[in-house]
Amino acid sequence: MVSIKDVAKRAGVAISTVSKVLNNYPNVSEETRRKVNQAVAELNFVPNSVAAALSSKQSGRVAMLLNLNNVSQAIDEINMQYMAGTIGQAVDMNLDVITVFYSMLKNRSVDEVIRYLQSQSITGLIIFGMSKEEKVLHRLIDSQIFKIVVIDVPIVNGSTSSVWIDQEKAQYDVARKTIMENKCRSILYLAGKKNGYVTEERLKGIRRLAEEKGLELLVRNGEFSELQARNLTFRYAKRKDVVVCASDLMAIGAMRALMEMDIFRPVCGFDGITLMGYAGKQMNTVRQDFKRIASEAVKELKRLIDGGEGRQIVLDYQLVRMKYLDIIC
Amino acid sequence: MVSIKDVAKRAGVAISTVSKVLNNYPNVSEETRRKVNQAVAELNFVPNSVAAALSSKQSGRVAMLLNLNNVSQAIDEINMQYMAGTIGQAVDMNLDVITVFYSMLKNRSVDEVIRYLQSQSITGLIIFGMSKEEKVLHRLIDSQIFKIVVIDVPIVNGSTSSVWIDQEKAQYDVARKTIMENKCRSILYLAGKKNGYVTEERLKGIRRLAEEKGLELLVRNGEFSELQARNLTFRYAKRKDVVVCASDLMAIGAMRALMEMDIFRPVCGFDGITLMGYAGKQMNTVRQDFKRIASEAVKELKRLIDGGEGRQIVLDYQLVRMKYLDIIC
DNA sequence: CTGTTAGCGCGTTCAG
DNA sequence: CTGAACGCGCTAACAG
Repeated sequence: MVSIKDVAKRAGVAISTVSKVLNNYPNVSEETRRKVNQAVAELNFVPNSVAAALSSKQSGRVAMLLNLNNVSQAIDEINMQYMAGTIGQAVDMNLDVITVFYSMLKNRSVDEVIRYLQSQSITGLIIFGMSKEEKVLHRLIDSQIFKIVVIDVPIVNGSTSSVWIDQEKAQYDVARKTIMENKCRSILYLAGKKNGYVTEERLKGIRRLAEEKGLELLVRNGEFSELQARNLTFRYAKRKDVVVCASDLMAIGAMRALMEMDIFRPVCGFDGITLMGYAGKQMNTVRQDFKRIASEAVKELKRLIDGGEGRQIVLDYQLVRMKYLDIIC
Repeated sequence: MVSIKDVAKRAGVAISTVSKVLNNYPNVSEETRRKVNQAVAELNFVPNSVAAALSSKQSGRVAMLLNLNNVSQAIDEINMQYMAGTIGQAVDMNLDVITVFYSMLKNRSVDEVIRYLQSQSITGLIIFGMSKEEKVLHRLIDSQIFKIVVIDVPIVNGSTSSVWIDQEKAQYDVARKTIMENKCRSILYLAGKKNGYVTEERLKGIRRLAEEKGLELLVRNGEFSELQARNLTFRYAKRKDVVVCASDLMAIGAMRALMEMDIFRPVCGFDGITLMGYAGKQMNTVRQDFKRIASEAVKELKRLIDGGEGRQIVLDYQLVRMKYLDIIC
């Protein structure tokens, strides 16, 4: 393996000079910089990130924390989008990323988790899909030992940033659009998982809308489950003008139930995931770009690692009219 | 961070002794071993894998290579299963795994890929979803620079093992079961992607069956696409007694087409993925346990890294009768 | 602006 | 069976 030493020799300079060029330090003359770069090119030198990590203590080793599930392919899709976004951006920014699942943290204390991360020389992490109940993670964030970016969770401190779309506003907007279009007076709202941050934010959104417009609002817990949504729709939709769902999956459940009940109610969803095999119905939904969210998170994490202060980043979203086509089309 | 040095001091022994205990070297007295282990426990010491990687040149840093796609959630599901299986097992075996996507290798030469992997101190990799056209990967395997486990690809050399289920036999078996049950005489076979190893293996299976039983066989290329399968079924199924598909997704497409054509034909699939929202039809399928496949692959890779010779590992599979239920049930 | 040097945390001879 | 010493490849003061 060609090392920084070889490059130094070839370029006729000191090792540290090479290091400086590699890391874009200022105090290097144009001339030597050129020589070094040439040597790098000639030798096809690629710096060993492991050695760099060991040496610098502020390396670009980063973990992404994912919530695996065996429930729904929709979540697999979202996770894969997250991964693709994270890893893609990380490569561009010269960060190494390792993937960690929540299950690996199960039954571990904060200290154990900290030691595990440290043993991996990890300096920063991106947390996806965190709920309010994740006490260990909350303590981890509070400890400020690592640079952290949390997705869809409004927590910020000196070394923690939060990247999210404004869930409250998104839910408000998409429901508002649907309701205005259809002149609805009463809402059946199917909420997500209890104690999820997004669940609560979205709930706030629909509550605000109902209040502002003086609409009747019935909230039921759909747990992000298609089946639950289906059942709840059977039970309550008839007496309401619209079914607002906290996820696309639930919206599908609702639509299917409505079709079987043979009544029409506008439906709106959330997420903008890929769904197939459902007959041609339309609904309004909030389209989130999970890949971009992840890639923004990486950028933000990099900024934190480089010494930036924690902050909140709100990304935009779109309201779209989605058509769930049958495969015929 | 507590290091091996602290442990040594605490235990009253030399650093190297600690290292030996940690790595299960033979030449250590029971007495000192005990002392060291105690110190490790007291200090909550966790070895730094990055330093170990840098030092040993034969570390447990391993990459998993995945084929991302934007086509089907079914593939996302399979990939997530692979990941969960790989990472879970890797943690147990003290291996670090980094995830790499095929897209990152795009337009790179073998040398570039090799240097990239080396720059990450990677000593082994597991390759999922490789096709015959992946020339760079084939050269990488031939080079024998890394310890490699390929999934579902029958390539073996000194430092390469292959883990797969016997696709040929599985396809033969599932089709045979369906055909025997229904006394079919002619088969419509919807194959997978061209140049995929699994595609060819499965094709061999159905060919063998047709030959042995003297059945008429029509092979069409379904590209693992639900839509393609649907169209092909519309076009050809009427004249055949059974539709055998090289994937569950295609089987679904076929079933839906059959329902619309309002004719009955037995269908069989492959994969055993989670599918929902399809009305209650039954089919035979080959259930693969992707998680287990991945975890076996990790074990095998570990063996290779520890000096084992490349070999072929064939895992078992099940034939199951699956019912694609509507969400009502 | 450039080179020397001391580690980062650990694995690994090689004397003792 | 144990421990001192060197090196992995790189970064980061500190001299020059």
